[in-house]
Parts: sequence; structure tokens; C-alpha cells
Amino acid sequence: MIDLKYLQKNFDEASRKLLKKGVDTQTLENLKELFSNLKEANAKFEETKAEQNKMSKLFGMYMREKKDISELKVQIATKKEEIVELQSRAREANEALERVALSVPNFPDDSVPEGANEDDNIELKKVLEPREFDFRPKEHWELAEINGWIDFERGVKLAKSRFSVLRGESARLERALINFFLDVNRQKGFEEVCVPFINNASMLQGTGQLPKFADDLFKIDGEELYLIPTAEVPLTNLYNDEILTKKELPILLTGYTPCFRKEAGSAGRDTRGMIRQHQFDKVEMVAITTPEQSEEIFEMMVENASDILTQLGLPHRVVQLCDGDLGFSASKTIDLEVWLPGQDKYREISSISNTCDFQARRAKIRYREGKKNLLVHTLNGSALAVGRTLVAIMENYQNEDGSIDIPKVLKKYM
RNA sequence: CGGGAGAUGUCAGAGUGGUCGAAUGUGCCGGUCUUGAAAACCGGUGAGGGUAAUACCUCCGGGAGUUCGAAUCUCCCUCUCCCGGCCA
Repeated sequence: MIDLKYLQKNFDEASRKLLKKGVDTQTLENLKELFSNLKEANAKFEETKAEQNKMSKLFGMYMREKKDISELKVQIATKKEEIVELQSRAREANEALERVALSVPNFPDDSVPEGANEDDNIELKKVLEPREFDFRPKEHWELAEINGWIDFERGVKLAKSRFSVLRGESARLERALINFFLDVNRQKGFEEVCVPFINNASMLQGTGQLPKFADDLFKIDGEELYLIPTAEVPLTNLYNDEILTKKELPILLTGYTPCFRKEAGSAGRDTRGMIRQHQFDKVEMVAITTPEQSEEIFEMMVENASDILTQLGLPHRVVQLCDGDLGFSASKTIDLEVWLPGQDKYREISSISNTCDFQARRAKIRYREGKKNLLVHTLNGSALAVGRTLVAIMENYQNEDGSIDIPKVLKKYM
């Protein structure tokens, strides 16, 4: 959630920033008004409640002193009606505010370039030269068929479309990649954690998936529980509603989880192959930091994800997202795109974001600084998406006969 | 899934209708002492909102109710622990 006090005090600046994230001025005007409504409603309620509290104390005193309480009783009864009314008005004001506020995206960081969509993203650098092929490189699904690596049909049979089955070598490679990623992250100082793959609604709200993106989530029937769309949810919310000490920051976490996404709205995109599945494996990094630390940690996380790709010998490029392409919670995002020779293009394989205090405010994650409790910064990034790495290895390490070599660093994991 | 107990500040644990945001211990922060540390002693220390700062308001798992007044009484829900069943 954005800082509403900031919105109120710097409305023009705030609305200019959020325009880039597709929020119209109308919504922001509305939000500002709802916020001041709430403050007003609260003030009235509190004032009246204070009067009643005083009278109640008096009541007690009169009783003890055996004074006449009949008049006081009438006064209190009148006040009480007023309070009930004011309280429900304050509550409504709060609900009205939350309904809007929880669906307003984060401000882009000042350093983020302007742009309308992904076409305006900025390539910061390329790492490793794509290999020259003396034959037409195949796409991963052709290679999957030749090698018997991916059983798309049976995945669909077991669940539905956009599910698949890895068999034999590919299943082992998937497992090897997970272990490799976790080991690298651990060496960089991330604590490995193993978390529930199902989280409750409150946690999903904490990281920003709810209430706005409910349609993208698999919900457990009859429960307020959801399959996680990313390990970012459980890892970040590990500290939901907690107050940390400054000493324990930064907290660096890494974990492997499958991720579940409905992919509502992406019908027709990447229907072939396993680029876009309802279930995919990912190893995630999450950092909980002070505001001073977050930029440095952010760069470290980008560096780490890029390093993993380099160790695997996968050519990739580092892309800074423009403000128009930023996700809901992100203040700043850098994507890593891996080269897929079969598709003849770069495809996203990691996305690293600093949400600053946006998630911290929702999830109530704070740290103690002297006598004050301040919001932490939260960061997340993939290191890496496992299925897409598998695809990248298949396409980059293919031979003319369709066979696939295994990157050297993975040999000890196979 | 069946039976029993419980949910209070970092934790442990008092509090059973008013002056209780809450004893005490512990932890944490600061200080005295010490070459330094520990021990001992002294002081401070829940969260959110509000204010220039105070006032003031809300919060004792969550919700509804009784009452002038609820941590305390009633109802519902959730969760935890113990016993039994089932089970990796």
C-alpha cells in the first residue's frame, strides 16, 4: 500500500508518478477524499467517545458516593446512540478507503526510466555471446519430443492444459537445477528455507496479490487458502506483523517452491511448450532490509541471478523495466532475459524487484530504530525460474541430431 | 475426524466488572561498577491512530452481544496444546 499521508501532502507529484502505472487521476482524487473522510470520521468518533468515557468514570464515582445518577444515565444513553452512529460511519469510511487503497499500485522509483510498455524497457547490458549454429536450432518442444523429455499430453490428461510431465533425464535436470540454484544462493549468504505451498488470504494481501489479482490464483475450495503463485509470498510474509531489530537486517532468504498461476488473461500466449505453465518450479530470493540497505541488496540480487546464468553458460541480457511496465508492487524492477536460439529471441527468466515499503506497509513488517518502529524494505527476485532454465539449456546446448549436452556445473548434480 | 484444556506484552505468567494498557519474572535498551566482560544495582521499555508537543481514541486470538463501564460475563468463529482414531 502506498503512503496515504504522502499522497495527501504531495498530491500532484504522487498522481504524476502513479499515472505511469495506469492509475487515473479520478481514482487518486477519490482516494485522497476517502482518506480525509476517514480522518474526519475518526476524529468525531474519538471525541465523542472521550466524552462518554468521562461520564462513565463519573458514573462509577457517583455510585460509590451514593449520589443521584438518573440524570447522568440519560445523558450517557443519548451519547451512546451518537457513538454507535459515529463508529459505524468511521468503520465504513475505513472500509471504503481500503477497498480503493489496496488496489492502487506502488510508486515507481525516481531512478526508473519513463515509458509506456515493455518496448521502452532499457537494455543495460548483454552477458555472453549467443553461440553460432551451423544448423537451424530447434525449439525446445521439438527437442523435447526427440529426447522424450516432456510429456505434454499426459500432463494435460492428469490436470488440464498448461500442465506437463518431465520424464527421465529432464526430470533429473530439473532437480539438479533446483539444487544448484539453492547452493549458489546459500553461498551468497541467503538462508535456505522450506515453506508451505499454500498460504492464507491475509498473506496474499500482504505481498499484493490480493485483493486485485484474485483471478490469477488457484484457491482451495471452501477455504481462505491459495496455492502460492511465487515463493515471494511465503518468504516475505515469514515476517508478517513482526517488528525486527535493526541488528538482524538485512535478512536474506532463498527457497524452492512450485508456483501456481491461472494465467487468466494470457490465453493464446505461449500455448506451445513449457514457457507458460499453470505450475512451474522456481527458486526465489527474498530480502528484508532497512531503507538504506535496499538499493545495494537489490544490485547484489541482480548480480547473483546473472552470475548463475553465466555459470550455466547461458547468454542473457539485463533489462531495466520502464515505469509503464512495472508490476503492481514493484518500485523498481530488473529483468534477466535468457537467449533462446530456437525462438531466436531473449525471454524473461528472472525478475528482481524492490518494493521499498509497499509490501511492508501491507504486511506490517517493521524494524526498531531507537525508539521508533519503521517500515522495512522488501525485495524479491527469481534465481531462477527452473522450467525456463531447462528450456534455455535445451535450446542452447542442443546438437544437430537433437541431443542435448549438460552444462559442466550441473554434472555433479546429475 | 471424535473427546478435553487453553489463547494476555519478546517470552513465561498474574489479573475474573471501574483508577488495568495491564502485577511479577524474563528479554531488550541505557547507566553505575569493572582493565574488559559477567554478576550485582539503578533507570527505561507493547502496538496502531492522533497532536507542534500534550491531550485523546483503539487494541488483552477474531467477531457479535450484555452493561453507564468488559482482558474480566454470554454467544459464535479461528487457532494452539493434550488424549483417541487415521496417516507420510
